[in-house]
Parts: sequence; C-alpha cells; structure tokens
Amino acid sequence: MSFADLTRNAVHVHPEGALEQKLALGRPLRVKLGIDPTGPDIHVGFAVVLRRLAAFQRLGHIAVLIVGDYTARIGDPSGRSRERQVLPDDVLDRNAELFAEQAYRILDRERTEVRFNGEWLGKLDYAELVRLTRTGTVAQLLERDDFAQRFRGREPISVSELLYPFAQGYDSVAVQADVEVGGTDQLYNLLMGRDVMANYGLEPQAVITYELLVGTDGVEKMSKSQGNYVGIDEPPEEQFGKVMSIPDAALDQWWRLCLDAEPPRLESMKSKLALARGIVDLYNGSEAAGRAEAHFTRVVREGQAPEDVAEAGLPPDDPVHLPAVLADCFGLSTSEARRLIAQGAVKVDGEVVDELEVHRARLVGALVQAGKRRFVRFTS
RNA sequence: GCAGGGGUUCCCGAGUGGCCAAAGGGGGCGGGCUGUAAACCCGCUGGCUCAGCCUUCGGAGGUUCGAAUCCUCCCCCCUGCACCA
Repeated sequence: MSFADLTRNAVHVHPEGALEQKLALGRPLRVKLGIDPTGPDIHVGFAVVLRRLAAFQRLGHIAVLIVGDYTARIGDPSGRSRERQVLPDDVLDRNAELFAEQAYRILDRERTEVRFNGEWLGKLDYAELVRLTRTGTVAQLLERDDFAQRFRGREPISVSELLYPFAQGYDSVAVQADVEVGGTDQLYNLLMGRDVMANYGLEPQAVITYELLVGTDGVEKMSKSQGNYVGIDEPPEEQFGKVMSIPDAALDQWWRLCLDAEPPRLESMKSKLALARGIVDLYNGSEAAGRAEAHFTRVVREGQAPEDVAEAGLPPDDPVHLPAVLADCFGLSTSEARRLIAQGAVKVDGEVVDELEVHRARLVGALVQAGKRRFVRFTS
C-alpha cells in the first residue's frame, strides 16, 4: 500500500501537492465520499472510487460516507441535460440503508463513518443558507459546462439545482473532511467544497477525482439511471454475462478500472472472459466465478440449457394455450410470448414450436426455452 | 399578469380530420453469423386464447359517419416581456 495506490486511476489531484501535505499531517485523514441514494445498487463503476477509499483505509485513514438523503431531494445536476426526478422520502431512506450495506463489501466497516446529510442540512436555517451561498456567484455557477449548455439551450435550470454544490460543500464542513474523492464528473462540486470550507474558516479539503467507467453499452458512463451497469451485489451468472456483453473497445478501461490491472495481451474474447472471471471473483469469490463461467459456456456459447432450470406447473387445459403459459413463467405479456413463438424463439425439448396450442403430453416433463436465456421445465 | 412555444406510445421525436396502434432514431427483444450476451446483417417492439376485438397521443366535455389532429373549459411545463421591489 502506498501513495500510488491512493491515486491509481485518478484524473485530478487538486491542488498540486495537497494530498501529500494532508498525508504528512501524520494523523488518520477523514476521506469523504458522497453518494445519492437514488437506487439501492452499487455498481462496479462506483466501486472504482470506493476501492480507492478502501485503499485509504488500509493506510489507517477514515472513510466518511455521506449518504445524501437530503441532497437527493435536490438532485445532482452533474452531467445532466435536464432536471432529475425527485424520489419519495421512504424510497430514499430504504435505498440509503441498502446502499451502505453494500458498501461494506468493499469498505472496512471499522474504519467507516456513515453519515446522512439530513443531519445537518435539515437544520440549516435561512440565515445560514445565505451565508453558505455567499461562497459563490451566479456567474461561477453558470460557468460549469452542464449548466452553461442548458442555459444556452434555454433548458430549465431550477434554483434548487444551483444550490446543490453548496449543499455538498456544506457536507464537507459538517464532517471536517480532509480529502474528498469522486468521479471526474464531480470535479466542480468537489472544488466548490474547498471554497465553502474556506468560507467557514476551515482548511480546504484536498480533492481527487477518478476516471469514470463506461457502462456495458460502452458509450455512456455507467449509471443506475441508464441501466447499463453491473451491480456488485448481482448474481454471479448475471455479472459474468453482463461483462461479456461490453463492447471490445471498452475492455482496456474495464481492466484498469475494475481490476486495477494492465489489460492482458490476449485476443479480445479471452481477455473478456478473464475480465468477467476477475470481476465475479472480486465480489463473489473464485468458486462463484468458476460457476458463472461454466454457466456462460454452457448456455451462451453452446446454447444448452443451464444446470438448474426453474420448474413450473401447467394449467389443467388440454391442449395448453402456450402464450399464456410462457407469459406466466417468464413475466411477459401474452403478446410478447406470441411474438417469440412467431419468431421461432420458442423450443420444446429443442424443437421449434410454431403453434399456439400444444398438447399437454408434449409439455409435461419437457424443457421449454424462449429465446437464448429463458428456460423452464414443466412438471405437471 | 401579458405574449409566444409545448405536453404523443419505454426514451427522444414526427404527425394538424379517415390510408394512425401512430414516421424516424435510441433502447429492448428475437433470428443469423461469431470460440463474446462484442462487431455486423435482418426482423419484431400497446394489450387481449389475436385474420378480430379493446385501450393509448396531459385531463374533462363537445363537433363529426369518423379526432392524436377541430371547438370549449381545465391542469402542467418552458421561454421572453412586464409588474413589484
């Protein structure tokens, strides 16, 4: 563990030499990371930063995880082309809980402090808000690219969004952060934190941003709202498959950011398999990684049914109306099920079915497949 | 307050009386190909036991043989201007 481990995959370390200075203080540093509990899942992209935070912990420092239960009610405008939808309170609270739990898969519980920013933002009165917002000017706020674009494009920017960076900066004051880390998209907010701290007479935090991981689509940054993520808490088979679905062009970055490793000099297919194995291993262990790969080989590459197929019963009718049954088993609408049949995606014991009514005798005990990844065995 | 522009199917976005379950793109799904759920090509993409029927174009009414498209009222959003300070 070393300095290099703290700044691996970092894009900005600001200001120059600040991190070294903080480390030289010789006491455990308070390293802050904020999250908006907009969804319960931590994905491997967010884990890039979390794992750096864990590196700080290994050197004896304290991770201060700020759950933005209050700021989530504002909505972080970072990288946004429009206003965020605000979630109801109970959903946010629940997400926050699940989120913290998942974070401990990466962080050391003993060296982690979890704080909800409602603790102090909820008490912020108007006078205090005025003082806080005197930290910056409207021109400064509109300087940031996402706002500038929306402003130019005559898109709405709500005042509450404008307030967001101040609220985040106030978090740093409240927890006395020495360092704040985040994705590169957080640079503006993190730097504002420095100004806010100065405004409150505190030594400004050092700021580190880490490279953002692209999502499984290989284009957009990985995010919950895009649905292009691999969750650290997902089933191994799911994780493995999702990693295999990333475009080859994203391979190098995934190796570097997800596994802190140099991409191996292998053909892309082998490299991707190794990556998938590595990621599943990291979060679920080597045994699960082996299972997930076997599952992938069997189901995807060889087109066979998985080892353990879910079982289901049939309705008493004979013949059986297949669309309704498939819809029921796989959570589809009957129209979708019909389309799958029409497209030749439905097989009974390996044979394509093209009729909607099928005799019970043919289905009982049979393995039914709808598309490549949906299987069911009918027991009766 | 005034003026203008909007609210369309998962998303973006066309459509201004019938040919509209609604162009196009995205996403998703399916098929082909492939030692990848990569890439590429093709197809499908509201619901319903489905050659038919039902529901959908902010909401409620109305005109019409027929409305996403016309009228009335209402709700919501955006931009600009004004008012107040």
